[in-house]
Amino acid sequence: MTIRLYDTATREVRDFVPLQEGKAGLYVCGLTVQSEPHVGHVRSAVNFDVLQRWLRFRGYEVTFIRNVTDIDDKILLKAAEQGRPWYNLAYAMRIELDRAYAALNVAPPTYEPAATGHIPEMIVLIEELIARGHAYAAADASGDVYFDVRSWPQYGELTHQGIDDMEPAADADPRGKRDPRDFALWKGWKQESEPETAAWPSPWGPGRPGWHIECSAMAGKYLGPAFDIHGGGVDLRFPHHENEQAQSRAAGRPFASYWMHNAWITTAGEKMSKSLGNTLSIPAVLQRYRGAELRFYMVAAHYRSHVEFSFEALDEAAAGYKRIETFLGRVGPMAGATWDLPDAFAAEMDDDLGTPAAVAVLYDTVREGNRRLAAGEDAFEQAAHVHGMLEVLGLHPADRAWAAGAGANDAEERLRAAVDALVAGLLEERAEARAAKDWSRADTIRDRIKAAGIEVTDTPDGPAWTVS
RNA sequence: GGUGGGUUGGCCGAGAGGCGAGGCAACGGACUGCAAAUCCGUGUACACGGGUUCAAAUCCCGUACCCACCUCCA
Repeated sequence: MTIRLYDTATREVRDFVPLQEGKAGLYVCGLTVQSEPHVGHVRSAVNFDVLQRWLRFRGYEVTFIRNVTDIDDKILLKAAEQGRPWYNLAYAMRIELDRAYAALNVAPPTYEPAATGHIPEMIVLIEELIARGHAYAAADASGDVYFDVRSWPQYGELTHQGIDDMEPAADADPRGKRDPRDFALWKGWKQESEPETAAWPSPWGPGRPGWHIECSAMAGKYLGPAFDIHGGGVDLRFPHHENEQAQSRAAGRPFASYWMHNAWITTAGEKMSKSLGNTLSIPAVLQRYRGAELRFYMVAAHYRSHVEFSFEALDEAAAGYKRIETFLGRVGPMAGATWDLPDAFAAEMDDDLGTPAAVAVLYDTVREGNRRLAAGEDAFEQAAHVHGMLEVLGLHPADRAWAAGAGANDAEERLRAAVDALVAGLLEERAEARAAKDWSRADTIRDRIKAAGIEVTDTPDGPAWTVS
């Protein structure tokens, strides 16, 4: 069965045909590291992590590049406000971002290049564009270099827009532009307002790269002039992706075969954007929910569907995830068992990563497994399927990533062992009371344990406790 | 002005011409000393108005409302 993916450029679901058989080259726009990551940012990472995992499961050798934009206007501005070097802010936020990825079990990409590490590659690309007549150095003394939109007739092909239909950017400084839609490939150093550390030498004088050029340069370096899939959030379609494609193709590089865009998570109907300030940071959410629960919430919605974030919906997802965990717990360890996937699940995943329907298969399997257990039959086949499905979605409860994200450590382990020993003593007393059918005494003991914040439940294998 | 997306039962969230995805909640039942967990059952939902069709949530026309992008944004 072939994988089918929705391609923004053609606006249809197409069979995925890689450039090289058995291999998949994937480039995803990562973040500008300028503030704490919020749930919206992480959705993109989770969505493309699922894509990566699915491609691998289907046997592709995946090269996955996700960049980090570590120099731009916002970083310079915020760092100046905070009175610290821009590179210090960018680096600190990058560490935060890595933590968020780890907490959500987002697998590291093959490589994660940073813009500031690829200035020479960008300069080469800009020189190529100038040589081909698609870019020009501004006539003024700014040191800026612009892409010449009018020189590239296909401009607008990705987002199906005509140049003349576009609203000219009202607030953009026309400076030395020939056309208001021309965009900066290189920004000359503004000596009076920008730190010298944010300027790199170039044939056009000191300066820094424009926003779009980094992705073209880095995708070219690590994936080659033509590669399979380019991804990012919907807002990036224009201008970012349109410009990336224009400058790459104008330089003679075919660029991406497929374009994939994930939809937003919004709060109160508004997009969760740094500039709106209504962020919901990952560390804050992880105070209340486990990383696996948050990831499950995201995976249960389709990547192209807009999601209105709510804690109620997240609660539901968490309840559902616990139900799956409970089933696995009932079946118990399955040493040596082979995990595999139900065909229906694989078919849904092949169809443009149909995770909602795939999750429905997961629930169906859990219900069938529970039904068999209730009937006194074994549920090993169902459990093997559930293990397999969770694994490929990056949601396996036993994944070590969760423990790392939750910050479990030796002290917690020892505490848990101590509590277990104390509770075990009380549970023994309760067992005696129950054996004597002294229900009031048994319930009194249970209530005392509950008052300490620990929930006791009776299972076929005896009583179990969890922190409530 | 241009380009795209959306409106589904109490809630979340799929589907894209014909048998009620799935989950959460609720109610009834089974099991359990009681709980919990689990299972079984219970819902005639698709913004509105027309149309096409034997058959429309799904296709067509129109209307309303919402959102995104065209400016930094996952």
